[in-house]
Amino acid sequence: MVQYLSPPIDLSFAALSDATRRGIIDELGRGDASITSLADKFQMTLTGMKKHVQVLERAGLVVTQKVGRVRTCKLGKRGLGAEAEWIEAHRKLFEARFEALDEIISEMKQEGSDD
Amino acid sequence: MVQYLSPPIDLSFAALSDATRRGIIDELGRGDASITSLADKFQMTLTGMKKHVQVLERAGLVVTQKVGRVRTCKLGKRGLGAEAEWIEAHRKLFEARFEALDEIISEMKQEGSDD
DNA sequence: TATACACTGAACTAAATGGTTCAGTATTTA
DNA sequence: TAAATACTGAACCATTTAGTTCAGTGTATA
Repeated sequence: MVQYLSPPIDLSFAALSDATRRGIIDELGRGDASITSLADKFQMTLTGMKKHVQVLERAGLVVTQKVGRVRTCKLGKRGLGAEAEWIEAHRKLFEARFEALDEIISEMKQEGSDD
Repeated sequence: MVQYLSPPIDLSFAALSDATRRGIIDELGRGDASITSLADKFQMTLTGMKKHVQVLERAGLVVTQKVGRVRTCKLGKRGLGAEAEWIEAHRKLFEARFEALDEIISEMKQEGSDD
């Protein structure tokens, strides 16, 4: 039995699994933005956009600050370092697996015969 | 208005957002495995494990093949290239944002005064 | 001061997730 | 051939997700 515990990366990968939220990150990469401007850009209600931003905030990817009546969203200092690390480490695993010769042979042997 | 279309990366990030599924990838990195052996290792019913494997399969991260009565799971040839690319490209966006001097100054100025 | 603006929270919805049990089917093995 | 093994599918469950509407609150502006 193995226990895998890693609370925060769950949240960031989940946050990144939605195209709207990835789009928000793109957008904030071009400059800070209010909830209203993001809601306009992604054709969504204010409330809907607020929820997306909250998901990104909980994942640490975005930070927000409300001054006056407008809440400004920007990219979080946390960044994507942990995610990049996980992906890179495991990308090597994938590659290593395919260097085994018999893998390649059996790959060639079936070519879509699978169930 | 901006439309962000990217069907497959949604599936892989969603697949990676679960610790059990990341664990399955670790495990398959060490060698191919049956549904039963994975179910044992992660203390889960066969049916539950089958679902996790299906999620990984739909994301292209794992391929399976049934021979006789055992279904063998292995890492998919698709790999994590697209994900690595997305993450790397955006990691730079994050970093670029923090190179702006006024960002750093305003970061210093508040230090946890946020809402 | 009255109006418009930007957000917020509660409540609701439909669908997806992560898990289960139970009842099979197909394949080995004794 | 009988029993054990490995999986499969349907059905169910509680929770989360992605969105909505509606009714506010607080802030800026005319």
